[in-house]
Amino acid sequence: MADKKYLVIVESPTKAKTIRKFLPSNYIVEASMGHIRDLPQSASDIPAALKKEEWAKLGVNVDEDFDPLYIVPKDKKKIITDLKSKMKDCATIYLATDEDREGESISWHLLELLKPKVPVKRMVFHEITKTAIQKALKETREVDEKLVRAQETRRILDRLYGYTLSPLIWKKIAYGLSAGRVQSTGLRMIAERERERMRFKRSVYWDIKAQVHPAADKKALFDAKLTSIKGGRVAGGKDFDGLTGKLVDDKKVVLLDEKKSKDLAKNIEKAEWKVTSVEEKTFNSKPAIPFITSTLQMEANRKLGMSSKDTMRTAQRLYEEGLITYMRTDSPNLSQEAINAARNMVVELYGKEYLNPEVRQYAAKQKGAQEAHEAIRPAGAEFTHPDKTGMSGRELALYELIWKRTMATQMKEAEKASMTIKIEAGDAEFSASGTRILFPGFLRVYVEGSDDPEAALEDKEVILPVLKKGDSLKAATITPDMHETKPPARFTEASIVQALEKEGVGRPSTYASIIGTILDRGYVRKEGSALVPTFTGMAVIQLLENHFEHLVDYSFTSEMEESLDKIAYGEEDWLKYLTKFYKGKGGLAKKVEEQDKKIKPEESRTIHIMKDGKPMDIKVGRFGPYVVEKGEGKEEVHASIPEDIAPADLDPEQIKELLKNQANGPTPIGTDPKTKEKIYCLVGRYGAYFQLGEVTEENPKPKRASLPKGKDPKTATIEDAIQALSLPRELGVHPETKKPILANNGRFGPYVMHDGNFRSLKKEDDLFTVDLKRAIELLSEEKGASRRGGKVLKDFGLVAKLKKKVQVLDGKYGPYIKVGTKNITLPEDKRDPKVIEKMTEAELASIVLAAAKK
DNA sequence: CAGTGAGCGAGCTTCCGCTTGACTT
Repeated sequence: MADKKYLVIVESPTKAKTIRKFLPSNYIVEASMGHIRDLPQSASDIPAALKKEEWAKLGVNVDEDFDPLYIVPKDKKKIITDLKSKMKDCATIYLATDEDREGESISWHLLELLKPKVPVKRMVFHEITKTAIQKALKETREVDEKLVRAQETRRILDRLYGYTLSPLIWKKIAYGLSAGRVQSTGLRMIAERERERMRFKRSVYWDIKAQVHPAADKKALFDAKLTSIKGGRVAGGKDFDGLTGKLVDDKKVVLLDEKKSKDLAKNIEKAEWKVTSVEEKTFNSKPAIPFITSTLQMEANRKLGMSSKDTMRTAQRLYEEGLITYMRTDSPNLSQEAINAARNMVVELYGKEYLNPEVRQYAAKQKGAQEAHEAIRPAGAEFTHPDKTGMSGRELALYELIWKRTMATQMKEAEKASMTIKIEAGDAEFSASGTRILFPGFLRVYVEGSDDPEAALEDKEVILPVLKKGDSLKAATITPDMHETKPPARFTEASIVQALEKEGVGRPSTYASIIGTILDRGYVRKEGSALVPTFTGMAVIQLLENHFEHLVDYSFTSEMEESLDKIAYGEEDWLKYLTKFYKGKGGLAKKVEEQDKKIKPEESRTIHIMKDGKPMDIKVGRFGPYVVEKGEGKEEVHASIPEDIAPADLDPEQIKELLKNQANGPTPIGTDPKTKEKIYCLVGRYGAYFQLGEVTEENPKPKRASLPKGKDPKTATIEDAIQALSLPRELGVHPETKKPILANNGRFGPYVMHDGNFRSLKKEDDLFTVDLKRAIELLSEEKGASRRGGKVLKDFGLVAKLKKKVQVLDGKYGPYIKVGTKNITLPEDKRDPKVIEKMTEAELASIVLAAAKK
């Protein structure tokens, strides 16, 4: 039976390629390219017959046990057809997707879509080696329906969460925004950090730095720091409370200011400096655990300055080249093959003394997590040395990082010695510390990076001279030193991924895109590598926190995961879980409905922040954030806040300045070369406009012009303004009437006008180049001829029952009824031209009345 | 928060998590 064929389906082409090597040639291995079916992505994916259903937009029939509507996306249709045709000659089908929730779901969807008539077996393996795969072929099982339901529950919950909250945000804050279980959690972390920075009170403290050396050896200089005075410890950054800016316990410590530290520095100049104690301790440090997606992104960011997206793209290349294992994983597990490869290479390159006597193994930290993947490491049973990869640039750098980290895991611990020397100088006590590396161990290849540059220095050696108690010292320099406490640092791409991962939010495949989403929505912007929330972001998270606190609780996802695990084990019912989440008194549907009534858009666009103990309100509007000042009896003054100001960096003085400038009139963007008058770019009720000169007694109506469509008021230049203000443009006179023809920019875009007649310019016309000939041509066209609509299909005249003139017209969206000035779309079954032809007045009236009821 | 002329009914936007390769610049 050697000619029998078998079909094996995995998710990725690379995995397919690898497996193929371990199977006989009558096994066809194909890839599904990830998920092959999903809820509809946009309204255009929803079949016309279902569009009318109330639940259609959700893609989940919430009234029929949350029945999901699954669609095969366009780019996956070909894959399914291919798989179907390949399946035909096969005796058995093996579904070999990952053994986790999503992988099991892919297998189930394949089963549902392919409907194979031959036996289908679910095959799973955790390591791509010949033995593992052949074992897996023999030990197959059925698709685990419970695990599939757990995935489906997760999918439906995320859809309901996102698709009910997002529309509420459109209504209350701004169109096109979004909320989601993952993105909103990320946004909340970033916003919370910003609030900590807002509340933070800076404190200043002083200490003294000295360079000292043994009395007999001028060259052996080392740094020492003041630690206490008359037995009282000198206050450092950690002694201050960030919220109050005050010392946590002022009885315990001595706070130095500028004067005190300078006085002290002078006093101890002539004092006798003497070693009072020398202490040495040895300690070992362990290598970092193997890379998983989140830690790889973090390290590549710290050490190579790569963004999460760059890292993933580069890793993908390395993966495709066969240099590393799969880059989307949450398991730090190393296979036996990897451990052997690393250990052999350590011995080969560094010698036996660098090899850790015991094998270091690593397990996933999450409970109940199936280990579908292993850590990110150099691929194969023999690692490729970085010099032999043929790679260069960022690819090489990233590979080297992965290689080193993996090598380090099997190397000996580093042995270090730390030395602390205490020094007495009059009333003051100084301290110096040093570190020596006794045996580098894994440090030969790898030092883990840090977000804190000061901490990174700890890995450096600081060698102190050999000293003993009672030795006499000399101070070469004594420098009073000012310090200030720092607010908690903003998140970076790397640290937010780490923080999300710690809460179990998001997956390796999505870490990079989470940041993309909140950047795209304009919730966060990047300032260098720091993620800074915008005022829009602050407004959105404020709304969610105030009205849907439970949903943006950091533990929401982990609680969900717990339930999903129970669903997968058969300990919890998925329908009950979703019903509780969405329906009933405390359910999401009801909650959104209630809050919709409660939330005032004006209020939700106002961000309340505290600055130096004083409340400050910032509003977000169509043209960005602004502040409002209500003067007594005077008009409200609005002032825009520059976009690059972070919420925590708002300075009340600066706000005052902005408001003052706004009250005194705006800043011109330039001067008109002809009239020498100043030109302004202002924002009015109908959008942004240019203004030539100021409003004065003599000139109450200065010349104004709208910005051309699509022009951003922030980037508008003086040239744009001069051109816009040059309008209307006279094209010439009409040959018949001798009246002028003008071109201008209006409410509905550019147009030409002659003798009270207006025509819009077409797409191909340009306001500043359109000529007389073209204008006459446009003006000669029937008004509204450019529109497809307006054609009368049937004229009923005055309909007695409705007391209005009624027509059936053919428009942009198909036939519709025009009742007086109101328009009604014809129902689905009445849109046929023949049906319209035969339509009676009574029939028409009933359609109109039915529509009026709605 | 200003001034400059029509009519157009309706649907659209949004979530999270799997995965490439085909597009363009």
